[in-house]
Amino acid sequence: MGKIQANRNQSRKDVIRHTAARLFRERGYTAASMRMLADAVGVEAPSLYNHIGSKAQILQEICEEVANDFLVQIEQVTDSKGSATQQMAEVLHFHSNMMVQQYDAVYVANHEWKHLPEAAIARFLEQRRQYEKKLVAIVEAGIAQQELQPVNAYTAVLTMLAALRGLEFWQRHKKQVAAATLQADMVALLLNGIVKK
Amino acid sequence: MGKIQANRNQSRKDVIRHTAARLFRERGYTAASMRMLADAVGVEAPSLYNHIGSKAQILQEICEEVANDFLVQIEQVTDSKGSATQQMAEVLHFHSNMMVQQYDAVYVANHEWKHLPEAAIARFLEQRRQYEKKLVAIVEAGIAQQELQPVNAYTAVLTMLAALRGLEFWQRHKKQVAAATLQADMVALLLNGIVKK
DNA sequence: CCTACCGATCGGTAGG
DNA sequence: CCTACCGATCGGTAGG
Repeated sequence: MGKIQANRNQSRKDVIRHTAARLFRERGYTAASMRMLADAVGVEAPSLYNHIGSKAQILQEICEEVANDFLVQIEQVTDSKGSATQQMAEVLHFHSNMMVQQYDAVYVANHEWKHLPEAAIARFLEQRRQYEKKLVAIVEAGIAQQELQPVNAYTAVLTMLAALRGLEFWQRHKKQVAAATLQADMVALLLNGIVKK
Repeated sequence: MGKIQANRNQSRKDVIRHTAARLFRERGYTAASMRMLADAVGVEAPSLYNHIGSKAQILQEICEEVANDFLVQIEQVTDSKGSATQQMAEVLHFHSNMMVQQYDAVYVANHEWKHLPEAAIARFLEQRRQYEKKLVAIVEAGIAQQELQPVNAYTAVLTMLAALRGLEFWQRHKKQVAAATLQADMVALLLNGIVKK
């Protein structure tokens, strides 16, 4: 019974977290109220607190998991020792996959981290800086090895990250372009813009 | 006296609007309270209502002005009858200028339009769609005239708009890259990625 | 998991 | 432009 109970609590908390991620994305963290969240989950507002610590803690867990997922994956790529072009393609691939598959959580981390408690903001931004640095290092290595055009590495990374973030809008264009097609086209466009021919 | 009074009211309202744009950007529309705005302007909260109609109206005016500015400027470009490449460079140029010079207002329009009243949301999104359509038309014309690579025009536009939006982060990297350099590099990167060589 | 409820804060008004 | 204040809603607790 202990184990079943633990599983039930786990799934209940998961439902709350996933529903919160969707609500935070749709309404924004501040405008999304715990009463809306309770409604969406199907309980009264106070009952949520049997599963979660606070509204702020939900946001924190979402942001921390997203930041961690991105860092773990880019470290796997840099450890792989492929060429710079291969590594960039791999990063663009898993990053765009995250945008599509973990849409709610990634969106919330990108847009609502400002509402984290101060200490958590510092940690989140530090993790993001580390991710950017690893990506810049890949681009710089590619330039040094003459695989990539001699562009400003920071600008290139900023442009790539911004374009990837643009996948947020793939939903608006779902009818015109399938997610997979948009993903592939965008990756190709970014690579063709920087890889030496 | 009437004229001076009108100017004073105008400048007072302008101060409120600019301060609100900055606050809405920093805190988000929902989390930015009228009391914070009053504090920043230097009056008590109720005094704001001698100059503005409501919190929602400030947001509406910001979003409408931004949307209108973008549409007016892209229409000037499409009326200019330059080549597709020239027109794209011009759009990228004024768009990135807006991102840098009207940072607060453009950021707020991009991030907080969801909090507009429903009718205003519909108008705002329709204006944004029109802007995108005009940009897609330029890219498609460029492809037809074999100036541009035969990419999916929607993807190319989405990628460009996303990259431009990435200029939001130029502030974070101010110390490493000057705004003008980042702007020029990003435009070059986007154009080199799509213009046939 | 619920009912009942609290202190804080919100956007905004009345009245001067 | 201010003081005084209102109804609504917020995140969260007590107690069962």
